[in-house]
Amino acid sequence: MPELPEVEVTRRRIAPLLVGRRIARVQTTAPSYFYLTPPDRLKSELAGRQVRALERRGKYLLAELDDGRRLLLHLGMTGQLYSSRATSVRLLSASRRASLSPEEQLVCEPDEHTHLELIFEDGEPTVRFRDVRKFGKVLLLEPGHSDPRLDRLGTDALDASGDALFAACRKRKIAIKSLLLDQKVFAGVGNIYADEALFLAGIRPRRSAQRVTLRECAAIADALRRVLERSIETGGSSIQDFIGPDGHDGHYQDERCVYARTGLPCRRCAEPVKKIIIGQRSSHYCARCQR
DNA sequence: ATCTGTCCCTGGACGC
DNA sequence: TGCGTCCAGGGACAGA
Repeated sequence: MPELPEVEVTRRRIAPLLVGRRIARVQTTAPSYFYLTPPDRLKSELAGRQVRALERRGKYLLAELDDGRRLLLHLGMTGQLYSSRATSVRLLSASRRASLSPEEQLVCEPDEHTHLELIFEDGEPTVRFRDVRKFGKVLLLEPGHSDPRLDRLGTDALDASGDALFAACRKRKIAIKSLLLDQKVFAGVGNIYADEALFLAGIRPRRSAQRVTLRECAAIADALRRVLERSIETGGSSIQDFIGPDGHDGHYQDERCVYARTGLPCRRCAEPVKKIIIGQRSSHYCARCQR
């Protein structure tokens, strides 16, 4: 699932394919939950616009257009933003893949899950947004307008500090893991990196936020910045659907310590990694290394 | 104000 | 082989 590192890797690699190019036309699928701005409006409003810049806010991408409008994108759970030149088996469902020859698998044409395709005046490559589960979002912001989704975001998680975390933990009874997932605290943290940071800091995910000390908050914030930066360096985590805009997998999944390693030995002490549910989300930790 | 539960969606894993 | 069931989960929202 795309979290801060995956979104940042996407931003860095897709920006050269967007910035400075003028959109000729836009392809979409039918209206759905996915579109906060109806597809017909995207088609009419985006045609002729030039992309000026691409920035990231937490897990959101924000494309600045030459008329002052901004296109807000969220990759949700299964969103893939990529070049039409990219090829990856992750762009094909298993059943589809099984029916294709190895050569045919290298042709990744838009399918029913490709909800947005930006076609540029200068031709190839196009930029596509594919999202199987449609938890992603597309929203066109009017000039000078923002959106509560953006306004609510806290400090970017790459700038997480122990003091800020400690302040956010005051009088909060919820699990520290749930607090880390709250985008109002640190924007960009998701399930993978919350679990990994808590492991590195030696804190159990279920511990009540108000019972985490200032020193421990500093350790969590440090660990969070370290895992996020390291994941960006390695191209993000390709555990399920994430691919880079060029179709390449990330590699941070090879370095993770606890996330989705249920029953496997802890990398530090060999104790089997445990899995529990916190706030309807799976959480992974080592009962010996985390207190 | 804070917290919990529900919902949106689809494909892959698993059991019979 | 094929079908049914469960699970993954970011974030908005409703209700306690």
